[in-house]
Amino acid sequence: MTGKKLTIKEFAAQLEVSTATVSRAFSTRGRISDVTREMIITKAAELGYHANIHASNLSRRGSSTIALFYPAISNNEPDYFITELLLGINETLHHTGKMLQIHPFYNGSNMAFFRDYILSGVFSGIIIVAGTNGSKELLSLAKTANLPYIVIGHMSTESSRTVVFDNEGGAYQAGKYLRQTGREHPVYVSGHLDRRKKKGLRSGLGALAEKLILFDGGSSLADGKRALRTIMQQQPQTDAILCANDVLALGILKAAHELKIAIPEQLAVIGFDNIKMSGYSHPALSTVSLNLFRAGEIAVKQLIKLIDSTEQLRPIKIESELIIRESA
Amino acid sequence: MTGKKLTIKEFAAQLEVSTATVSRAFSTRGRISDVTREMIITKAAELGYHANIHASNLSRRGSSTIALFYPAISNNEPDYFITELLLGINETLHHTGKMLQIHPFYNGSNMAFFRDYILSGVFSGIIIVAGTNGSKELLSLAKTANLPYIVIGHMSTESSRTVVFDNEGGAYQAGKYLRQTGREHPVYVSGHLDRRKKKGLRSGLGALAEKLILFDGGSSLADGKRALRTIMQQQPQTDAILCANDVLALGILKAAHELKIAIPEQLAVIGFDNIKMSGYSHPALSTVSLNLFRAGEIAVKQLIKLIDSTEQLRPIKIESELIIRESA
DNA sequence: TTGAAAGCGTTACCAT
DNA sequence: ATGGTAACGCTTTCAA
Repeated sequence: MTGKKLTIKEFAAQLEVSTATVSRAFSTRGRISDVTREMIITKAAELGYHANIHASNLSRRGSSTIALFYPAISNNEPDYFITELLLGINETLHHTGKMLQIHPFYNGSNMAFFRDYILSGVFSGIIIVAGTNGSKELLSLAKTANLPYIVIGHMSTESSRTVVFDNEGGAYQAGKYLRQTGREHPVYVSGHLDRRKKKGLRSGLGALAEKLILFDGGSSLADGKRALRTIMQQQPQTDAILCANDVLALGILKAAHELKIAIPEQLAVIGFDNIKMSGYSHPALSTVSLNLFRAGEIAVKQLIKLIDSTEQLRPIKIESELIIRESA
Repeated sequence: MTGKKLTIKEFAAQLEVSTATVSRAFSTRGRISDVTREMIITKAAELGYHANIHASNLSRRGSSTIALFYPAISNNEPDYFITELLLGINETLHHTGKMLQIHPFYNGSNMAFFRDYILSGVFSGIIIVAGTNGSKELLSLAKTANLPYIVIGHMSTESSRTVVFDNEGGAYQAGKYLRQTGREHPVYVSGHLDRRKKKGLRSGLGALAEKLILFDGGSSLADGKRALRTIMQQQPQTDAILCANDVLALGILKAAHELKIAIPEQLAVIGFDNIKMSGYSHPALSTVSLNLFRAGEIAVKQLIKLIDSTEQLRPIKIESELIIRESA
């Protein structure tokens, strides 16, 4: 349609100014008179001039796109945890004029590819969601590339540039609640990032902790459903479950209906994350709320600080809170 | 850490070959002997050479990132429709070596910004999710920029480069089912992209269509909840609801529990989209299945065709299917 | 405040 | 099959 694109040279020629002046009109750094700037901007809109971003990136040696890397859960189920995190990230980025690329990563396979990408300098910064070995690889990549990064979640190799959830505190509250409401046979269904959750749960459970049974869950609705069936077979006396995430818990709720297990009378279930859906299940899911939106928001704010200044960062902990609804 | 980055010139000098040869080693087009290519690749890994992507983009006049633009529903609720679409897109892209940028858009505000971006040539192609005026603007932008694009969903101004769902057929089946199961007071709760759904529903409803009541819904869980309360107040005789999307329907299910309306005995509810969660609600949601994953997959395949060849595209229609579970 | 011109790091054409 | 080199379109000194 438009055919060729207008270059800065052609554009400058038409306005009878130099390319340098045009460039300055769109930059904040360059000194230029208000009147010429304004006239250039007007003319640009009129004639349809837009700086070629590749040339600009090359010249400035840097882009303004940031990337989010997160472990993909696949089995073809969407990851609501990431979805809500993304919401906060997008909302915040939206005010900054930066672009977001998203990169779910699987097991090992495409790491080499990301490697090239990160090292090639496309990103001005990256956000890494912790949880798998891939996350660690990415982190060390960012470090060697000297690329600004923020990690969301706990990572043993990183302490300052993180946004972490208070998983331990949250799980503690859940354990305590379960104990105080008279539950006697607790099970923990695991997902990702479990260490602190287990620890917190144990101490919240107090004396009950020695009866705690750990069960390997997963992170999909189907996983949750499967988990409860197995649990009830192997440990029929179970009367309380804490899940590593809400999606799992929602799957468990479903299985409970099918197995005609009364919730919360026979079985208390508490999730983790407080995704939007958990307030709408039946029964409504009790859960440890993580404020995912806020975590996303803070992660980008921290990252931008890192990019724009040399200021030292301190790790940020997002409070968690036990929300009791109907399932426990 | 690494300090300076190795440029092609320096790298080539160390290997005692020309930059042209190095460039060819990483390209598929250039003719080069297998042995030199291999040695260059090895050395690159060893010395840590990575082509600067900005320079490469500039030189080739094109990038390999594609963008997804979709109307953001905001009210701080994640959009599960997009989430599942995204899953298919990512999965497919993952095999192609292209990068994905995602851009939710709101009302009007940031269009100018996208404009600049699209026109500046960062993208090798874009996928637009239909549904709002923003989508239309974006489409015409892509057209004037002569940029390969695919639109997901119906758009009046576009006919060939689309991936559409058979909304009409799906709604028809839902209407027919509702009629055949003896419902007498149907209401349709609207969201986005409603025209064909309404049309299909009407014809499926047959004679019952004249009793159809339209209700303005939305797209969040909260919207759904609110909708049912209002509906039952204004039209207490209502005994069947078709929702424009599952999220809305899930909200309605929740409200039904609270209002002690028996589902499906007193009220049949059918959703639209078949997001993963709808198989796990209680009662499980009957819905018109849209195969979002597949739509995402096809959209990127079509887009890549468009980018790589001049072949004419034909619009693709994704079949829809009524899935009866428990809610109707 | 403005202009001229030297990069920025690749790719691709033209030679050899 | 390989090398030399002119683009690619912008930003940023340095001078005026």
